[in-house]
Amino acid sequence: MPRKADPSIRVALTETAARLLAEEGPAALSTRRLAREVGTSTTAVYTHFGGKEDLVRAMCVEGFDRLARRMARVRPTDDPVADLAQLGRAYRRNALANPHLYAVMFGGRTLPDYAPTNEDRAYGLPTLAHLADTTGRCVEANRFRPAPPFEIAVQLWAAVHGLVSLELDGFFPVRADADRHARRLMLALVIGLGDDPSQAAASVGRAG
Amino acid sequence: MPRKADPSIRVALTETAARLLAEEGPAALSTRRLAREVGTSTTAVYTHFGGKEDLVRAMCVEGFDRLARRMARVRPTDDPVADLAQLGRAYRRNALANPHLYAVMFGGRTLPDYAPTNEDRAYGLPTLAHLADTTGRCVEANRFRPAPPFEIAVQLWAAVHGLVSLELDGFFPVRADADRHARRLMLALVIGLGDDPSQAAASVGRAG
DNA sequence: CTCTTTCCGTAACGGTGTTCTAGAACAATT
DNA sequence: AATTGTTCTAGAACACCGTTACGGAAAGAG
Repeated sequence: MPRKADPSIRVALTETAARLLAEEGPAALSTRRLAREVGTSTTAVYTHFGGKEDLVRAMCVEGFDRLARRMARVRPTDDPVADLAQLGRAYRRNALANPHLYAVMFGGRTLPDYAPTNEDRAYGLPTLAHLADTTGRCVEANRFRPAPPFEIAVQLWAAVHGLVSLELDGFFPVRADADRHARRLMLALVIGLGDDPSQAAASVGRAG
Repeated sequence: MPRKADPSIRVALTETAARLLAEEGPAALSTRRLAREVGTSTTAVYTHFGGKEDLVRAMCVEGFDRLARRMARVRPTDDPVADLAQLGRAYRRNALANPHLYAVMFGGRTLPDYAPTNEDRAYGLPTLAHLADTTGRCVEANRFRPAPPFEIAVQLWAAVHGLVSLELDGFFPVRADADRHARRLMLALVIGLGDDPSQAAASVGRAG
């Protein structure tokens, strides 16, 4: 006998929340502002989500989806190290295209003490698995020294994440500098993971 | 003829702010709570700082000071790559010892839309210069391929920062895993930067 | 049609950062 | 020593925040 919740309101909330975040930053994402923008009341946020925390959680999911979509677009070639470099570029491009979303995913912004749940982290895991597939191919092709692919993937992820985080924090205001840093970091890593320097340079390519 | 501001209040504010941040996290750092704790009124925050934003800025300075002190404690030896590994360890240990401070410095927590000023970034620069000194010694000793020392320092900083950030976000709940990731990342990087693998392994050592 | 259950708009509560307004405290001058 | 001038500070107020209690409205089940 219950009354079903209008699902259109939920999608309106999430879409508007993502827009507010993208256009005006984390400070603009308040329950009141969001409700006003959608044309409903703050109570709707509590029926469709559990509260602001779960709304932010939904934003994280949105962010991971966009990241996954972008990384899925790089198709495997017969040069796994080049694929790795492409994945790194896709990761960075996604972060630069959705900076506020990325900040919510990792920076813990928008909520003073927000920590991702194990569930949230598990949601981002497929993306890391995609990365691990590629590092595994690097090992199989004898481009990388033998090592657990997932471990290598974590190292690459951490490094690129660090560079992107600093870039989003404004530490590399000149885009060309950031590009160069990204390229050299990736290059040093793949060489350090075992790749032949000349082959590595060719695979990593020129862009950031 | 003015009335001098009591400097004891300012240090009480900063010290109490740092304590609140360390003990209860960013949510506890409010002007009212801080004033109550110090035994003054919220107005004091506005005379001794410009507002909450500048208070947070002071917390960043405190965080960079602690980082600089910890990194200054590693003394140069005749193995610059080992020194580099020690600096990385010091960086990580400082972050793990002052997680909330580190989050304020880089995570942009405690203020929904807080971005470090160029001035703030300049404040952290000496620390990076210390790192660049060491990378320069690595190049001079022919342990690293020739490259601008500052550029190499940025790459190392970004990588370690990324790993530490993920660790603070709870992505490596098992400490031993995080230690291993840190060690392998550092190892892969110094090898990729040009070091001989066997020498690198000896210099990087075992701990994270 | 009735009933029951759920959603949602209004209003409230306690909290936040900030600003205004007085008064108090201090340094310099007379 | 008294006065002046400036600055600090306490308290109240403002606008906003996340959240919750309370009704009325809406919709499915019988």
